[in-house]
Amino acid sequence: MNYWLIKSEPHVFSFDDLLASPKQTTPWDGVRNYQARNFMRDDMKQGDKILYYHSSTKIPGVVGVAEVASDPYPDPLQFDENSNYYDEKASKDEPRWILVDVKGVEKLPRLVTLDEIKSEERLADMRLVQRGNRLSVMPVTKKEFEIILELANNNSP
DNA sequence: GCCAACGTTGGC
DNA sequence: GCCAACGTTGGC
Repeated sequence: MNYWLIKSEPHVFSFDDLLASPKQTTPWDGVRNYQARNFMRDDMKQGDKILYYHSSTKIPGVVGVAEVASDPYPDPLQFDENSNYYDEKASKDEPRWILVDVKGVEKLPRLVTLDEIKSEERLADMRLVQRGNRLSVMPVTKKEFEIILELANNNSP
């Protein structure tokens, strides 16, 4: 099993929004970065665990656990001329953007903040805290995943 | 709202 | 195929 972290801006689509979705599941559409796409297309498997991260908000951090809930398939928005994510160079025969469905599993007992992650020595190698990182879909190690859950179950730092 | 970092685009 | 210009991300 692989482990991942995905970012979402909570004012656009929060973890609570995910939990409120039908079957707590939504297509992870709108990703328009090749590296992020490749992770979804090539490496994600149903049942993989995901850390759900809120970005561009007052206190960024990991709020919940989700999981991969489908095989990879083409992002329908790339074919929708009215969407911001329309891509005129994509076709049904040769789709350019691939996604998976994401299902909300559980909200963490508390937010594990970016500050906290940065100050946790055992998480120093996380991609999230590497300089200049901007990926919205990235792998994490099993160990990193478990440390985040451990922090979430501890009292506030 | 600023701006550093980095990806993408397009002229050559 | 280089690289300057431009756009986007996302913390602060």
